[in-house]
Formats: sequence, C-alpha cells, structure tokens
Amino acid sequence: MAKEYNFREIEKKWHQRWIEQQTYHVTEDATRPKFYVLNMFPYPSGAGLHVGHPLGYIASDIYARYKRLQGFNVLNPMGYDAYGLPAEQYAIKTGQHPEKTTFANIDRYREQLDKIGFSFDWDREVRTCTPNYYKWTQWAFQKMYNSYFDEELQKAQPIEKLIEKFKAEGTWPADEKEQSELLMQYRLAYLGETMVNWCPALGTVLANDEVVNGVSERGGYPVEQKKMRQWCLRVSAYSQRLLDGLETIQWSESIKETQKNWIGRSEGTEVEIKVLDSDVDFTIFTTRADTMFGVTFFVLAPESELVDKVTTPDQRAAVDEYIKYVKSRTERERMIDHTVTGVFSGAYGINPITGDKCPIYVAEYVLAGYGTGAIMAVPAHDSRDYAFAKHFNLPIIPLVEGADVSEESYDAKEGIVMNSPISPDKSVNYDGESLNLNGKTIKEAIAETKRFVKAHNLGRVKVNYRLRDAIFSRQRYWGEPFPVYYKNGIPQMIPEECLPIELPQVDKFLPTETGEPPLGNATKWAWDEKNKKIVENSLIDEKNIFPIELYTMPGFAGSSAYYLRYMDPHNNEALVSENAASYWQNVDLYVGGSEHATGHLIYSRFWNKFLFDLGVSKKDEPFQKLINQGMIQGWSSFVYRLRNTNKFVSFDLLEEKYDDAKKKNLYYYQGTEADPVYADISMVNGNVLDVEKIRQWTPEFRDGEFILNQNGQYIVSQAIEKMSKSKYNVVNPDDICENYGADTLRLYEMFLGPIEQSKPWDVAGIDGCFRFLKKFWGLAQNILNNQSTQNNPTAEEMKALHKLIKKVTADIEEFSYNTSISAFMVAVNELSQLKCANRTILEQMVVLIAPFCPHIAEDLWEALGHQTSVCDAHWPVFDEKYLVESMVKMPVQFNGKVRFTLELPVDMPKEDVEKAALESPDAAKYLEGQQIVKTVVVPGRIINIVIKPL
RNA sequence: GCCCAGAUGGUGGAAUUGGUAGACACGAGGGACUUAAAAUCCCUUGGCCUAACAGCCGUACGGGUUCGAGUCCCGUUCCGGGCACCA
Repeated sequence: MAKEYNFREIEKKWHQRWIEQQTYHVTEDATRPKFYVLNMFPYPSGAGLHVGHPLGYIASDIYARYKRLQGFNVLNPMGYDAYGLPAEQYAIKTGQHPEKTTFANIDRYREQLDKIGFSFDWDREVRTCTPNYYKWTQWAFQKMYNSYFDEELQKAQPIEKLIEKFKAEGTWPADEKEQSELLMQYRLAYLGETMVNWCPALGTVLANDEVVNGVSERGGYPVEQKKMRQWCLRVSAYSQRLLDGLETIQWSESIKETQKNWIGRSEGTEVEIKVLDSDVDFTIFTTRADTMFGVTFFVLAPESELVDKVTTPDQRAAVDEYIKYVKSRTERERMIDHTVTGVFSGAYGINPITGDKCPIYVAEYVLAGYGTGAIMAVPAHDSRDYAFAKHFNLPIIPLVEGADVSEESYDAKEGIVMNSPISPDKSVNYDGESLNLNGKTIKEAIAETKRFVKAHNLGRVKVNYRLRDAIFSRQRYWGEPFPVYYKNGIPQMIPEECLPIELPQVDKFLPTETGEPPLGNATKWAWDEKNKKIVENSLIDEKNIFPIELYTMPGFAGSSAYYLRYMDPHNNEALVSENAASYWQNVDLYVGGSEHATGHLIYSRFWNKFLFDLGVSKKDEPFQKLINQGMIQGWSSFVYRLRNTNKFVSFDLLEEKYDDAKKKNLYYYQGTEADPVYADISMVNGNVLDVEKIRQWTPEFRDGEFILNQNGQYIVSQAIEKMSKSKYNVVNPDDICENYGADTLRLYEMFLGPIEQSKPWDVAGIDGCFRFLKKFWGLAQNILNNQSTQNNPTAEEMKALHKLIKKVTADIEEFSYNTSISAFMVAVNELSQLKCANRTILEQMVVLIAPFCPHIAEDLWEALGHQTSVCDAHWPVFDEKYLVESMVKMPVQFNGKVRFTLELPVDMPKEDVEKAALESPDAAKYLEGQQIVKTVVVPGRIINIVIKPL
C-alpha cells in the first residue's frame, strides 16, 4: 500500500529533527568555500507576517540550500530590525513599554517563520534593540565622530591626524570651544546647525528619504524646514566612492540608476563674480560653462547669506518682504507651486567673460542647499531662467545656431555655438587672451571655457553632488541612545569601555512639558565622569556630573551594519572578530525590497565603507549581488455607504462620474454620493459580499441597510493594493501551511511569477502546486515499493533526469524559480509515463527538489535509506551525453500528433537537412508506421517532423 | 519635464537571447471511475474558416532591417517605478 502524502506529519517531524540535529548550525570552516545569503531583516509589526513577507525569504532560502548542496559553507541568518515608530506610538497610547510589544511581535514572527521551513541559523539571530547589539551601533558612531574624510586618500582617517595638521599649519585654536567647532566641520559624525525636515505631528526630524512629496513617509504628516542643531553623518563625503562602487556590484540597473540619481553627481565650473561698486564677490556653479556669454542676470537663493551683503539700501524693504514671504511657504507648497517669484537686490554682478554688469535677483527657484546657492542665469538655454526673464522682462540672448527662443528656451546640449562673443569687444582680454567659442560644438565650448577659466584664475572646475548628509538624531524614545554627554555645551564621548549606554527607563514616552525629547523624562540620565557611570539627573553639577544627550538614533542606525554582526553575533570584544570577518567577507546574495534604494541601501554602503576604512569590514561593498523581490499585493474590497446615512449599496447599482478636479471616479446612487469603505476580504467571495458576516464584524455595519442588486447579491468593488492591515486585505501564510503544507506554500510563492515582479496574491493556482507534490510523492512511493532488483535506469529515464538537472541548475542561478518548477512538473509526468522504478533516478530528483521543498525531500531521502540530512547531499552534475546520445529530442505530443526535433549541423543546406533527418536512424525509429504530415526546417539548425499514425 | 523598466490567450506566465509563439499552471468545456459527491485519470482549449485534412490571421499600434522578429532599429499609445526648480 502506497503511503499517502501527509504533509502535516512530515513537516512536524522534520521541524523537530532539524532542531535536535542542529541541521542549520553554521561555523567558520576554512576547508570549504563560504557563501553568505542575506534577507533584509523585518520590522516585527503587530500584524504578523503576511504572504508577501516570505517571498524573499523563500527565494533566498532556495538559493542558500542549493549552494550548500553544491558544497559551500552557507551563512543564512535572520534577525529583527526592532526599533520603529509603531511600537513607540503604541506605547504612547497604552503605556506599554515598546520592548514588551516588540518582543511579543518577534515571538509571533518566529512562530510563523518556523512553519515555513527555512534554513536559518537561529543561533545567530540579532535584534537591534538589545544592548549587546546596539553597543556596536554606538561604537561605530563614536568611531565616526573621531574620524574625518581625507579628500586626497579618499578615505576616513583618525581625527588626531587632522589636529596635528592644524597644529603644524598654526591654525589650531587655543580655545576648547573653538577647537570643537573647527573639528565639527570635519568629523564624519558631527553636530550641525542645518536646515532639517521637521515634522511637528511626529515631533521629530526626518532624513531626506523619510520625506516623500513634502510629507512624512510614515503617516503623511506635513514637514517643514527648520534650523536645528542635530547629529549628522557626513555621507556626502563618500559620494564619489558610493558612485564608483556601483560599477563593481551586481545590482539591477534600475536600482543603480536610482542611487546614481540620488547621489546626483554633476561636473561643472565654479566662477567668481564680483559685485559692482562693492568689495563683495560670490561664486556661481554651472554645468553649462559654454553659456557664459548669454548671462543676463544672477540669482541668489533667499536663504543665502549673500543676500544680506548684496542688497542695496533702497531695495532692502522689498527684499525683506520677499524673504518673509518665502519663509511663510511650506516645503510642500514650494514643491507644487512653481509660479515665478523673486525680487531685485539692487546690486549688479560683473560677468568676468563679457565684462557686462548684470542685475542680481533673489528668487526661491534657486536652492540654498545645492552648489553655492547662487547661479548665473542664461534665459535662452535654461527653462527656469527663461520663465524668470519673461516675468521680469529681462533680455534673452540665444547662443546656439538655429535655436528659436521666442517661445521657449533651448535646453538641449546639442548644436553649434554663436554670439560667443556677440562682437569682439564683448570678450574680456586676460593676459593677452580672450575667449571665443563661436563655431564650436557645445561640448567643445564647455571644455574650452573650463580651460580658460582655470588658466586665468577666474574660477575652478568643480564636481557637485546632490547627496546630502544624513540627519542622525531623532526626538524619540524607542531608539539607540547616543553615548554622548555635554560638558559646558561641548559634546564628549562616553569612554568606549563603558559601552553600551543602555536606554533609560521612562514613565512617559512623550516629549517633556518643556519640549525636550522623551529621554528628558528619565530621572537617571547623567554621566559621572570620574566614576564612569550613569547617575541620577539631580546630581548634575557641571563639574563631575554632566547631562547625557537626549536624542536617540534613527531607524537606519541599527540596520546599517547588521550583516557584519551576523558573522559573529555573540562577540563582546568586537563588532566582528578578525577571523569571522576574514572568512565571511561580505554578503554574496542580498534579497529585499527596492523601496530601500535611497535609504538603507545607501546608508549601509556608507557605513560599510567607513568600517572598511577602519579595517573592520573586509570588502568595500557590503552586498555583492542584490535581488529585489516584488511586492505581493492584496485584493482590497470596498462597500459603498451613502453619504450621511447607514445605507450600503451594491457596487453594480452605482452611477459612476469622473471628477476632473480630484482626478478620480465618484459614485452616486439616486443622486446621493456613495463613499467607499474597506470590507475585510474574509467576508467576500469572488466579488460577492457575505452580508451576515460583515454585520457581525463591526458595529458600523450591524444595523446597516444593505441594498442588493436584482440577483439578491451585494457586489463589492475591488482594487489591487499593497497588503496592509489598514486595508483589510491581508492574507496570512499560516492558513496555507495548515491546509496545503509549507512545501506547497514555498512552491506556489515561487511559481507565481518572476521574483522581481509585483503581483497580486491569488490562491486560485495553489492547487496545481499541491497536485504536483502529490504526484511526485506518488511516483516516489511507486519507486520505493518496487521490489525488483534491476537497477539500471533506461536511456529515456536518464534523459528526463538530465534535462531536469540542466534546467534546474541554470534556472536557480538566474533566480528563475518559476520555470524550474515547471521543469519539475514536466519531469515527473515523463517519469510517471515511463513507469520509472529506479531508485537512483529518485535519489537525484529528491536532491534537486530539496531547495524548494525541504520537508518532502528529507522524508524521501530518509526512506531511501540515508542516515544524514538531504542538506548534506551533493547536487547532481549534468552530463551532456544523456541528451545528445540521440539526435532526436524527446517527442512531444500535441493535437493528436507526435512532433519531434532533430538537431543537425548548423551549416547544412536546407534540402540536405531534410534528407539527412528523414534518413537518420534515430528518426527511423519514430517514423516507422507513421505518416509524415509536415516537415518544418529551420535553416541550418533544426528540423521538425510532424507525424501521425497511419 | 528628465531617467529606468514594461505591454504575449479568459488568467498567472514560458520562449534555448534572432530560429516551431503560447512551455508549465489556473480557469473553462467534454469524458472515465462512482449510487452520489470529493479525490483521481484522459481529451479539448489564441482567433477565423472547416465534417475532417488543410488553410489564413495573430506577441499594444505604425513603419524598418533580415531568408527569418515577441526578441534588433525608428516613431506612437498605454501602464508601472525613480528623480523632480540640482543650474
């Protein structure tokens, strides 16, 4: 009697066995090559795992298991990004300590993850909020504080070197405060008085990547610009290295492109501009040095310090008023509204190339934070300058032959230069040379102008980056505390041997009444410098006892170097030991969402490059290959409530109108507008709502009146959206494990489509994967129960097997798991048809499927008489000879006919191909007793002979 | 506006990278087994025209290169992602 496929029993058995035998425990092993597979670790949210989470974990687990079968020593760890806003907000609401909820969520995650059968080495788990982990986050911060970026060496150096340099130059100030201020301009972690994104609703500052379209990424609250003293990381120092590094790693083009845009390198020229009748001068930055002859005005950013110096007394009032207006506008308003505004400063700048005096304006379209905060305006060839010139009626000088600038500017960087100069006397002579660009291409003209500017000391060639330094402090409780105290307002690092500085207990997680961050609520948060310990605030005397920093670190602090900690998670002496770092090097395969392109993936690369400069990390780039798994979306369902009533109307009864102003459809029922309300997907079958179920769901529906369509059904509308608790469209993996088993879940998630693609979750296809596993199990049972001693696989069996080995191996390497699963389905069908009874074939099949379906593989492996785990088997090696032994490929049945393919020499003429094919002994076998319906010859390659029985 | 990636049956998606378009799966239809259902197995399933064989048309749209194009080139439309007053 063949055993049934009882996945519940099988999976339970092997989950236990894996724990008992420590199957996934990894240690450094110099005799084997390493392979490091990593998933972006999750933030443990209260909603638990949904079916989208495991997608990346399954994909990487398959690869990890595959690599292990190939003989690699594979590190495949998992942990938790445990600091986060939701836990803190929950704490504010309930008073429940964030650690408590976070740990409860982690337990739930772990339980769910364990069901899916991952090969994680849980001994290496990290949680960013535990002191033995964040000790090293604090440590790295202190190292950054004590380092600067040496432009010449292009790497971080100890700050002492810089002090020595200043001393040698004689520029080292005697005053301690001045020393601190000077060094702050160089430290990689520094206190900076900068414009920050301040979010009043969240009560904290945000990094640039945390602000989307002028509102906070989390919650969508307004964000304003505010000048504050904050900890910052000098990420911008590494701009060039971050850019160069992209060339050395295997990431998708689109994500590299996103990072390139974010870093925003632009090569240009800085030119010094003298202000007429004044000793003030300023610098402008341009990438279009060729357009110097077309400058008709200059523009300063409203926030620029130059505005004050340049403004003439008679324009003072107008300028002040304009600045006031600019300050009143939020970041969001400035982003959406691009109407031309500006004011004349009263001053004139002298164009060093033409000698012309041009008015200096102040306008908000010039940004203070980029370049020098001052530009030269060339209205003919820049659309923004053009709009400004038209508005203020300023001259426009075209510089490119054939360019029509009567209606719009000509921004393209193509064409032949003219009017440069417009007449010989319009080009200033420097040391006997004056610039003439006429007749040159724009490219040549840029190069020539750069040379000229440099040669005559009018400015310099300069590379600018858009990448800004990262704001590194947050006014929150649930984050890493800074190991910093203040002595007379000067920051001091708490000695390294005293780390970690543990997050203090507070009774309230809100800011204090005086507006201090939540850590201001701590009563024991002062530093005893002499005794090197944390003491009560009340003891602060500014002599021996000093206040400790109240800010905490942002979310990306703990997630920036976690991959290094996995290498050596229990080490108390170092972030990672020399030995472990040398062995594991860096992550070979990193799997995670592309939404981290300008956040985590930049910070992590920066952090790693810094640690690389320190010699702690062994590779300049942390993640060699990156795969971005797509999002699994959910089907959200909506019911429609008539406005200001408790009536819900079936979707097909509603009238649809498009609203131009809101750019969306509005719905009406007998003239009353109906508003969509989320309905939980568990209450919807197809697109029909279970009215009784929804009545029991929440009070708002209980007494609702449901207006049904003529079939007596309530139809919902559906939309594909991101899976989220608040959209009530979450599908949970536990139910699938319960009903089909983890192996089916793993198979199905991979079978859904290419990993990198986003797709809506749809259970419809899951039966196909489940059926396949049952078939495979059935085939295996037949083989295992076969008593015959003959043990030689037939040529056909070997062909089916090796076709599979070839396909699966190639597909796994390319992460094309869906097609390799198809190949399995074909192979199992073929072997079933061949009535395969061979244990060797089965054995190899089991190894091939082990990465995908580890539970069933383990069970069959054991049934085949093996004592060890299938994880320690060897990946089958493909052998060409089983495929080319015959010229005839496996015949394919279709439409009641049989089709087969012959491979023939490439350069054989068409007629000969046909003749050779029909006469070949291989074909003869198949052609006997058959009628040839049709032959199709693909020149020089393949011939298809379609046959049917006579 | 700029940059990137896409568009293939009723559906999810294959196609050895220029060589039989639609693998595999879902769904649908038909059949077998069964008292019945579930489960399982077999057949059909891009469109048109056919009793059937055969034939014609088909990879968003319009051109082009090629013996041969889903794949390469030019143009258009649509969807997704990133950046967005960055000089």
